[in-house]
Amino acid sequence: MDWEPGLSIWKQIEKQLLADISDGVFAPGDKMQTEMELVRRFGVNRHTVRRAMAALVDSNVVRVEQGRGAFVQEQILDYPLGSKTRFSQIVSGRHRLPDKRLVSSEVLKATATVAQFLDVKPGTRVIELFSVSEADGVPLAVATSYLPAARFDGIVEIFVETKSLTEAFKRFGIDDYSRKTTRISATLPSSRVANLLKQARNRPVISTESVDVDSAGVPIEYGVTAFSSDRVQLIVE
Amino acid sequence: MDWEPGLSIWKQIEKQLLADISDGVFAPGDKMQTEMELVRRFGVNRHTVRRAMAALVDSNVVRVEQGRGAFVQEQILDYPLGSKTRFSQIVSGRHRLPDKRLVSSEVLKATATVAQFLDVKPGTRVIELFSVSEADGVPLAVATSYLPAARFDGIVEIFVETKSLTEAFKRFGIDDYSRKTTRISATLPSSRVANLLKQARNRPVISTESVDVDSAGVPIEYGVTAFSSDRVQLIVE
DNA sequence: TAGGTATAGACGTCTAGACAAACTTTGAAT
DNA sequence: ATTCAAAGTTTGTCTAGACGTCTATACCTA
Repeated sequence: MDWEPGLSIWKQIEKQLLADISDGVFAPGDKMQTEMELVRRFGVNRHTVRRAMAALVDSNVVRVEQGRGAFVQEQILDYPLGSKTRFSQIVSGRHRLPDKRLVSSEVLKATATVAQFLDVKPGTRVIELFSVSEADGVPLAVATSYLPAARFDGIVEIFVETKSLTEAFKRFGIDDYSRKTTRISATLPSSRVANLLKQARNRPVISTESVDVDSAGVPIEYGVTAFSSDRVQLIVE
Repeated sequence: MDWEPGLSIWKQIEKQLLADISDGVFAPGDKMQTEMELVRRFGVNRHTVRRAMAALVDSNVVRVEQGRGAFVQEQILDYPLGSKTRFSQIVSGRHRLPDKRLVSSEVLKATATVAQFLDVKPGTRVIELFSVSEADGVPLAVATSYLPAARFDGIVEIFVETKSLTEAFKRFGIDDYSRKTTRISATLPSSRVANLLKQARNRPVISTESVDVDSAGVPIEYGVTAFSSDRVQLIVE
C-alpha cells in the first residue's frame, strides 16, 4: 500500500478498513485481521495500526476484546420496552427482516414460579415455547414462553405457521394484549442460549422477565427472554 | 507521583488532571501545562501523557490545539435556533445566569441592507444596539441589532433597565414576536468582537443574521450576532 | 474422562527517539 | 514603528522494542 501525502497514514488505514467493512470483506460480528496481520498488510508499525483501530473503536464501528481480537460491531437494535411493543414491528421498522423460529415446545405442569405469574394453580398444564428471534438472519434473542394449555390448545401449530405470537393470539380471539410487568437483569448465557444466539459464552445477555395480559387483565403469557447485549439495547421510556 | 497497581498510569494521570480541573487549578478556557511539563511533573514518557490527554479530549473536557497547547474546554451551550427561542430562557434553562449588556447605542440612517431587512426606505432613522450576551459572566455572543426608530423611541433605556429585548418589546405592546429568517456563517472575529468575547482572534465565531417580526409579520428587528464557537453550538431542528 | 497446567496467540501499556506541522516569539531590516 | 523571516516552542505522527494481561488450546495427570 502506498500512502498519499497530506493525510496521516493511520487515517488512511482507518479509511481502508472502513471500506473493507462496508464492502463486506468483514461482515458485522466477524473477527477482523489481527494487529500483526494488519501490520504486515499495510507495512507499518503496530502502533500505527492501533491508532487506526482506536479511531474505529471510538466511532463504535468495531469492538476489541483483549486476547481475542477485533470484531465488527453489529448494528445495535434499539428495542423500546413499551406495554405494546411487538418484536416484528420494531425490526421491520428498522428495515430489517424479522423472523421467529420455534426451537422446541412442550406441554408440562406449571412450576410454582410459572403458576404464580400466570395466576393459575401449580401443576396446571402449561405450554412451553422455546424460540429464537432473528433480524436479517442474525439471532437477537431467545425466549422461553409459558401459556396456559387449557386456553391455548393447538396454538403451537399456529405459531409455527405465522411465526408470531401476536397473530396466534388473534386466532384465539385476543385482538389486543399488553405487557404487564418487565424485570430486567444481565447474566452470562448458558451454553445452549449462547449457541442459539451465536455469541460467545463470555458476552453477557440482557434478560427480561415479563407477563402479558389480555384486555381483561388475565395473564396469557409468562416469558423469559435473553437478548444479545451486543446486538440489542433496551430502551425504557 | 507514585502509581497504584491495578490501574494503568495514563488513567491515573487522566484522573489527576480531571481533579485539577474540577479543583480549579485549571479553569475553563485556561491553557493547561504543556506535554513536556506534564512529563516532568508525572515522571513518565510523553506518550503516556498523550494517552491521558487523548482520553480527556475524547470526553470533551479539554481541547488541544497543535502548536499552541491544551485548553480546558468551556462547557458548550446548545443554542436551539427556533422561531421563538429567547436567549435568557435558554441560559437559565441550563442553570446558568444570563446577562445582556449594552455596549453602545446610536440612532442613524438605515443603510440599504438594514432598510431591506426592516422593510423600510433607505435613510429611515434606525436604532443600532450593540450588546454582549453572557452566561455566568462569560461572554457567549455579541449582537448588533437594528430597530426602526420611529416605532421604538426610548427603547434603549428600557433595554438597559430590563437587559432584555423581549421585555422591551412588551412595553411597546408586542407580546409576541418570532424569528423570520436566520442565516448562518462562520468567520474570524474582528478585534473588537474578539475582545468583547474575550477570545483569541484566531478562534472562529458563528455569525447569524436574523429578522424578527411581530405577530402581524412586520419586521421589528434586524440583527447580526456573533457566537463564540468555543462556547456555543447552534442547534437547528 | 475430567481437570489443571503450560504455552502460544492477541491485545494493552510503557518507554525511547526522530521528524513533521502548526504556532509564537524574536530580532533584523526597512 | 512595521514588516518579514528565522528560530524556538508545542503538538502530531511514525517507528522500534519490551513486557504485562487476557484468551484459547493442547497436553499432561489423576
